[in-house]
Amino acid sequence: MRNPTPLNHARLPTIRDVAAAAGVSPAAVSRHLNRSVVLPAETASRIDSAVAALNYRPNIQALRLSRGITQMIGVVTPDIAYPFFAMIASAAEEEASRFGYSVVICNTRNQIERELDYLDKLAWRHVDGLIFLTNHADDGTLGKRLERLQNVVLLDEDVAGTVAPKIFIDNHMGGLLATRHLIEQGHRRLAHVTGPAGVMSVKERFAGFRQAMAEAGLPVDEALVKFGAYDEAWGAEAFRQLFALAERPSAVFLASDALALGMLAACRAAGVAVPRSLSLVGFDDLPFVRYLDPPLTTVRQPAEELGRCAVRRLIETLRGLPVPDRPERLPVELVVRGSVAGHGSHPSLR
Amino acid sequence: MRNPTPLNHARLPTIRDVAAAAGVSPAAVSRHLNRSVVLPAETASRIDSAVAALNYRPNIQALRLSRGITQMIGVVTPDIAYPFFAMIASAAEEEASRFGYSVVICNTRNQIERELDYLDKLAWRHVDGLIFLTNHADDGTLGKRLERLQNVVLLDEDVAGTVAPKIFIDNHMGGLLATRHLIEQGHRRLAHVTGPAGVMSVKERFAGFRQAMAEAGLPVDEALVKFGAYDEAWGAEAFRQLFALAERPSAVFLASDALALGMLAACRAAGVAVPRSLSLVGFDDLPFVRYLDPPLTTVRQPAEELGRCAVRRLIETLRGLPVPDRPERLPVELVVRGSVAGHGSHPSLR
DNA sequence: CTGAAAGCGCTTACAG
DNA sequence: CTGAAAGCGCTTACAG
Repeated sequence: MRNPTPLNHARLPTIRDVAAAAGVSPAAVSRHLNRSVVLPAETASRIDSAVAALNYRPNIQALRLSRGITQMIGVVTPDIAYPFFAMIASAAEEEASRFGYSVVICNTRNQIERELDYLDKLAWRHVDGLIFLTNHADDGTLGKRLERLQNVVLLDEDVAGTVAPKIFIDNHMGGLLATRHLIEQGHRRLAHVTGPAGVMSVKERFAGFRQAMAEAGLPVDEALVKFGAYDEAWGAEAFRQLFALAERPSAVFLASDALALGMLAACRAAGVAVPRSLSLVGFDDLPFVRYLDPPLTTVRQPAEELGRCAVRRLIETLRGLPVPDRPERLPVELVVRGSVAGHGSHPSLR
Repeated sequence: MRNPTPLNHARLPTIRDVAAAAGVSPAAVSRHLNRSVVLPAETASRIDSAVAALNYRPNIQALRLSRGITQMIGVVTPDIAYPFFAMIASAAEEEASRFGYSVVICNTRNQIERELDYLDKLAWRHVDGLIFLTNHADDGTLGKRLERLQNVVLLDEDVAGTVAPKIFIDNHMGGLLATRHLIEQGHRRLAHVTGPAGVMSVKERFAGFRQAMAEAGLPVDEALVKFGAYDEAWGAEAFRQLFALAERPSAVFLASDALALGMLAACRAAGVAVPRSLSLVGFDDLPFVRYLDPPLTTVRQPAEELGRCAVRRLIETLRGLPVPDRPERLPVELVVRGSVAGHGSHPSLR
């Protein structure tokens, strides 16, 4: 009746072997190993010796079945190869491992079907919880599915109407800082190129942009605000559209570094000098943007901190702490490098 | 005796519930679901209906315990946030998921203790297999541990003396292509900046470098070959050392893009124009190096293909296929961009 | 062919 | 305090 050992596995010692070697019951070994009881020193050391001698380690599948937990969490992102998500996942793994959790990769390519697949995996207990990062607006599908699920923390982007722990950044402040910086450098005609309309981060960064413009008494020209996607292709395309305008902007605030990359490439192709002819501010601070030419001025998202924070919050949730009534907001920081030039009548003009 | 459901979990339907609803035994349900038997159509459809009605899915922990397999593989890398490893992991996840495997992140920070920890996890069956990528020379510790382990495939870098499936790239050809390209562009005084001496990839890329030099009848000046590490810091430091020389090189072949990044930054800081005063060829082709200024000429490693290939090979191993007697070698490709200029007496000089 | 039962290796409520 | 036993939810060798 014993299953043939699959995968050519050698038989590993079990808790019964340890018990036999130590002359106690399996229950005693279990309790001692889990510290749910304090045994007489002599007995305890007999067990410890047996464990060491046999090189025993509890079978994790058995543990999981009997305890009903997996000690695993999933990190759901569009693609773990994108540096921002990779940094989050890496930091999440590090933090998770200190709590004894493993993290499994859940790539969605930003497809809702795959997002739902991973939510199913949570429902079927393949993992204890999920750190969920989506990059598209929800038509209600996600929200409805999330309603019946516990143990997911929403990271970086909201799913409207969902009750869950949420870790976001201060998008509004990011938009404000980027735009103020441009204005301080003397720019007056500003464009904003951003991701899909309807997504929280897009709305909030745009709100920051508008506030900075309002503070400076500057009008927001609708023709200079380009909603689309967070990717390189849209950055390049947006450049073409802006470049075709009669009155071109002298600077643009881009809501992601990928957008900035795309626009930078398009600028080069068109022979437009950055920052002399066009100033750019990005968003994210991907690790390599300081090596670009010019080094990119951008708004830094604390990727590692986001990952760590999400793991801590998730583990608290798993331990039964109530869902906080408002999102946690991590601070954002303007990193001034070389992609913004002084412009126009501003005193700091060069 | 029933455990209290942890994590506030609702009770999920079990195979007994399905069996009861369909009026058959749990064994029948199990066999039908695993297609290990063909039931009369009428019975089969009763079971299918019960599964659908109850929204039943087998408990994966129970499956794992009874079958002794986890359907999970680990991807062991120094840090999944480094783009090259991130791309490998991402492609590995995609390929693994089509075979029903999940992939768990195993970051080692290039520390042998953490590498051994993950090998332990394999030994304790936390995963079925490991894709193992290390970046340092082994003093024998790793090799000895690996000896007793099955189901690990070595990726990108060797651990000397180990019997295991191995997926490498054609490092020698990479060194050859990079160096030939430099020579063809008229360079004669070439430097080579590379990773830690003793590591397979370092040795092989260097051998390619030497072969190209020999082909051209050029001597290899030991003072221009810099072993160290694969990272940015070493690229910058190597530049300083090279720059301090009386007879400086006109071009350098760097064994990673990270090295090239570090050297590029150091060049800028020193006011050395690339490629006019110094030509650079990197290795890896990280996704963003085409956005550098100048766009980096580099040797492309097929990162995604490496990840996919490693997964396929691992799954074959899990299915009992024998270990191939020689490493699989994936081809490499020179990507010519803008970081190499013509030089000296060569006809193509500009 | 089909089901009852034993087994995978733990945990823990219960009884002594 | 300690152990025997039942249970977690599957799979599968065995018997009918």
